[in-house]
Amino acid sequence: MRQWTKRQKEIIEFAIKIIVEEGLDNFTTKNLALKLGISEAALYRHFDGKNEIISSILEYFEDIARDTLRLANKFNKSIEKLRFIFKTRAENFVRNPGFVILILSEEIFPPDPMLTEKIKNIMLMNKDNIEKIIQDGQKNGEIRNDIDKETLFYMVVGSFRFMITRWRLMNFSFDLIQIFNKLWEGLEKLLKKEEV
Amino acid sequence: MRQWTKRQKEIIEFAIKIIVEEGLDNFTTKNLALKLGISEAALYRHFDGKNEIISSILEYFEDIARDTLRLANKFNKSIEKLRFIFKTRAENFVRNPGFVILILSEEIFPPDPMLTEKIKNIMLMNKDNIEKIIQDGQKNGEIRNDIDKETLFYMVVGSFRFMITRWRLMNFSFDLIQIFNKLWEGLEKLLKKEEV
Amino acid sequence: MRQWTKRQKEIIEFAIKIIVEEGLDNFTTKNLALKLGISEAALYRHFDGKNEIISSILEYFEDIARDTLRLANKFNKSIEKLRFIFKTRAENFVRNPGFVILILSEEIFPPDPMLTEKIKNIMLMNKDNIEKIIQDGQKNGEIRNDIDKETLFYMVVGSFRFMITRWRLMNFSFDLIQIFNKLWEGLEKLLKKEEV
Amino acid sequence: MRQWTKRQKEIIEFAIKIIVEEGLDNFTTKNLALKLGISEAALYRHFDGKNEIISSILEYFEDIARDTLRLANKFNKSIEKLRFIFKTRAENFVRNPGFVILILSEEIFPPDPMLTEKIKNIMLMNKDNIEKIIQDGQKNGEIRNDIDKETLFYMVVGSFRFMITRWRLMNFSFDLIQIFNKLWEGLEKLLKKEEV
DNA sequence: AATGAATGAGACTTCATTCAT
DNA sequence: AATGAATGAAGTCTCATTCAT
Repeated sequence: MRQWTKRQKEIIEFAIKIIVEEGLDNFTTKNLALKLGISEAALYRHFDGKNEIISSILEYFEDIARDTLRLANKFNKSIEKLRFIFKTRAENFVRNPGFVILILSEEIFPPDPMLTEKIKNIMLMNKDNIEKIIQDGQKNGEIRNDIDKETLFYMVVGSFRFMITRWRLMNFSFDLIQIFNKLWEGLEKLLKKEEV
Repeated sequence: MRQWTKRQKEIIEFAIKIIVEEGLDNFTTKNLALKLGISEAALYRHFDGKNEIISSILEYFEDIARDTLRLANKFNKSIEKLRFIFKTRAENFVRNPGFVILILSEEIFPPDPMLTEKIKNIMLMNKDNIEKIIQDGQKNGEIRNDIDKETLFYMVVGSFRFMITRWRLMNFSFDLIQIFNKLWEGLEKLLKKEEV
Repeated sequence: MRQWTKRQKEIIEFAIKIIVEEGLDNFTTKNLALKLGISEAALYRHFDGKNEIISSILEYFEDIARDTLRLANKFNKSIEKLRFIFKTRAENFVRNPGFVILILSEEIFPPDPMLTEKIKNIMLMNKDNIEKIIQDGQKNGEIRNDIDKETLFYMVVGSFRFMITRWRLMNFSFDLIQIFNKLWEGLEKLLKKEEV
Repeated sequence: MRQWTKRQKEIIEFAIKIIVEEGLDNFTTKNLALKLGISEAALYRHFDGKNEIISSILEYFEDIARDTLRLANKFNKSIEKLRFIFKTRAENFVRNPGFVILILSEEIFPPDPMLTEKIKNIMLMNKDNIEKIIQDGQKNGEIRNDIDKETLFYMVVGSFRFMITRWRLMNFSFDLIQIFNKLWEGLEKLLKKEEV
């Protein structure tokens, strides 16, 4: 896990803020420097260039996402693991809406090879972990077996992402946690093996 | 439904092609003109500006989406309506991958008020129609009642969108129809009232 | 005196209208064609190009200005000639504010040799005639002798032009004729030989 | 009074030079940058845009004009005040022909609200001050009373402006000071109360 | 650690004009 | 007499980045 200097953290923070609040179009070196109260040139003291800033944003969120996945292991039941992961994420979103970048990243970032690689890695890490948990649940009878793990992955992650997307589109105006709880209730009904 | 001249259709087509294949960053008037084999100035004979081209792309897809929603009414059962809508869309995607723009549009387009308005309208049209179908299904006992219609909407549309997103990220390399069929099977299981 | 076709007259009229109402910046072939309800290409059926239109505007006003100067000769007294000339012009302005172009022309038109030549000619014609009238008046004792004719020319024409300029700047909002009458009263006091 | 950096002053100077010598049509960012020996982009480090440069030109001249008006107060007699103002201006014009911009500004600058506002302010400042001086002169019997102050303003300022306009049209070829002296002699005769 | 000054590349757009029909 | 389609040249402006200080 990379260590950031104080200034670097500051830059990353404001970069996220701009992307989330003003859109990628307004994420320019000029605007970033302005918000930070420093010169554009100064940015290059701390990062090689703009894409390195984006890359760092991804790493920053990747770390958090990885932590969440790791922490999930303290739970025994698969469904509880999943609930922890998505609940934690929803809470992260509320605490720091900048987190939405993680979801948008695939779509909005410039086609730089380094970035693309990093994004694919994050997605893969996520997919692997979630699917593994689902698979375990299916094996031990916790999770329904009549839908394969990849489809369930699409359904769970897809609905979660879509909820987040809409939340952002509505300018973070609705109570995300409340909507999440309803969504998760539904998702549990979907996942659980029907008891006989 | 707006009528396009031959040239306008051509421009829209190539614009979509560029956005999908090369990303929004490469969707420049210069590139577009180059691909069309005309001068940049010529573009302005056919459209007021770049955003008007984007707007037209949206209208173009909106028309198709609306048609699909309308055609779905020939089915009696709610679930069949939904299956028709999403199946048709999946087929549209295969036939014309440019369709993904409809899904990306919320995130990638420049923050022009006219565009934002149009995008929100399309999303709303979609949400209204789908939720209405779900609601009808719930009323007549076809669709489960223990998850509210909005949550089901998130789940169905979210998984579908996520599947498309991944398909694009993988450069359209997997068989979308096959994956869709699996997904839809799962979604039907989710939606249907469990028979006693 | 050149003869204009009906269409040419129409084009000249609208050109003047645009220049006066919307400024030279908005006097484009596109805008002109739009206002006329014809295509840009059609303009080139009637005029060689934009500068030929401007040139024609100048000729159009030159004809009127020349007429006024000629008609002034029916008066015997120099001061009456002058009064007629400027009064007629003021009335022309009120009737057709497009006339202001004649005053602006030196400053605003593009540096085309043909245009510059034409403008200088109009100005010269005016200067020659007015100064001649002043000179005659000085000879026959009507007009004061202690200020040379060129200086008087500056004073009379300069004040008149300045009045027009301000009238336009105020969007033709004040009563030009009324202000003119006051101005002319003052100018007559300036011009007239003080009676002993 | 705004302070300019060295570069800003340089830019303003060259901008004036171009407008006066080559006309507004040739006052392009490209041409300006070329003359300065810097890139177009560099201009935008020093000014927000082209109109901000124009605006600065106006401010620059406004300061000078205001100074002249202020300095005029050291004279006791109204006519001496006026003579000082116009003589100083004539001298300014000779020293820096770019000054003509102040006179042309109403007509030639693009219809930007900020610019229009600034121009109107300058004109108003001028009118208010000159008319005030004329009024004072009328009150204390120095200046004739039988022509109202506004008409006298038209006459004095109008002739002066017209002289300048012609001077420019003749490419600054005649001796402005000499012509001005003759003009002023005439204007004094106009203004002064005839002694009995 | 930071900055002021600069820049090449390229963005979108408008202009007057031409030409085949 | 008119038009639809096109265009080269030029316009203003923004971008990420570099470099001397």
